Amino acid sequence: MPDRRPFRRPAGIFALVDCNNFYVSCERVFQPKLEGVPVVVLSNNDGCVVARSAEAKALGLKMGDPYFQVRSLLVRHGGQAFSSNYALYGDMSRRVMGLLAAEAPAVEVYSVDECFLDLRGMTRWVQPDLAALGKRLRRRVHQHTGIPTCVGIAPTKTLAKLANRVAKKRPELAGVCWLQDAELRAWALEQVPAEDVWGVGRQYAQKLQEQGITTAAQLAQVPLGWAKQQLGGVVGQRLVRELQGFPCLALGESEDGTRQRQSLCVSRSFGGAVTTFDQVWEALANHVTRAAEKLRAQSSAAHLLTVFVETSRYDGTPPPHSRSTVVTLPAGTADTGLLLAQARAALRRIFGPGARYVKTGVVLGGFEPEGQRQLDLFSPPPAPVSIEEPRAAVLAALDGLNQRFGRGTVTLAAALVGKQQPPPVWATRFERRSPAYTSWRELWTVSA
DNA sequence: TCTGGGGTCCTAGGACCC
DNA sequence: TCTGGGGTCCTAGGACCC
Repeated sequence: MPDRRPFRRPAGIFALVDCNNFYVSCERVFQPKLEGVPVVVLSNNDGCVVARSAEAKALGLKMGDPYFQVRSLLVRHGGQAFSSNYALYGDMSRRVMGLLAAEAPAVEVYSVDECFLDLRGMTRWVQPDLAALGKRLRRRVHQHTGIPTCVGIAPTKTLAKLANRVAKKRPELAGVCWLQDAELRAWALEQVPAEDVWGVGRQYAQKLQEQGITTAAQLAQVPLGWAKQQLGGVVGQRLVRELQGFPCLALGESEDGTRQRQSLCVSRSFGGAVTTFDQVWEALANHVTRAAEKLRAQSSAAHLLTVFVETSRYDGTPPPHSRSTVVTLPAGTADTGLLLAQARAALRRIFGPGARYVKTGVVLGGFEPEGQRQLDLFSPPPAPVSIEEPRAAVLAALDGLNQRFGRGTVTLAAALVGKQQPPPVWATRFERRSPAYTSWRELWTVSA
């Protein structure tokens, strides 16, 4: 059936605003003495490098490097490492996103440090020169938060990402790259290696390499059939079309800029190897409790619960290093108690004595709005409500207390671990964490 | 000694149904 | 002897993202 629509889909204009080395920038806002010094931020357990300042990158530190392998290099150059401070980064992120949301008709908060803006219509009514708009966004965010950003503007999301990268790499652009016409787009595509295109990971990069495709410009010209076959089906086709300037990806649907989750996961590596059921269960019970809180916070109920455990991939034991099991919950629920009971039974099924576990976690999925049952034509009795009334009141009170007085203040006995001293072996370590500068609990003290 | 924690989307293949 | 074809649902797993 030929496409008989009388008009073409309106051309898109997307901006991608990306905070430079976000975690490092957050630390620097509150410790200006860190400017010019190599700085890295570490993952949980101070395991891997997850953010690097320009100086740290110049030392050759890579994303994901195990900290114990690069520590001496960093120290030798007067560098500093910080544990992740999610409270601080989350708060700074909300401030940045709030500022951006006020500047565009629609936004999609893509990650903690990136935001897509839909700029359609802006050229006509608000700001014909989008490069000037980009500059204003950068200035505003920096003025109000101290966080440096770069802005890429283009007809598709993939090109906006690409433009953002060019803006970062070429100082003469002063942090803003607007791919205004075909000529500029062709130029930008030449600047970026194929492996750095959004949607090209390690596997695809190698396939492209084998075909002699090394630049984004070449990638934009591969036959769509080949892209479909070799780059993940429709995903690969979309990728190529987007590079050609045909928008295939819309702004994520959301009212407040945050996307509706389809699943949520709480998992942590242990601080040390764990071998007993009780220890794994203590950790898992904590994760389940937290997951149920997240679920209630978004007013959802879950139909699927997955529990998994992992053993070390680095100690020479043969794979598999992961076992998991899925429980289908007959009625969607957000009740911590029910989820704990199901999770414990599930853990029993996959736990094996003798293994050295390094991680456990829970995934909740199959969401429906809480208290709103899907019609089930085959079970005559009315479906039970997801959380019975008195129970819901208890859980709401619990969430309220924990929100007010700090996570883990009140918990169900089934997940009781308390603030043990010394902390249990499974507890995550944060040995190099900076204060949560933006929290009332950790306000600065100034001494005369 | 020490190797993160979240997510997304898509495909393939099997079970099952009519 | 001859043994369809199309659909759905589910799960596992792969690829990607930050």
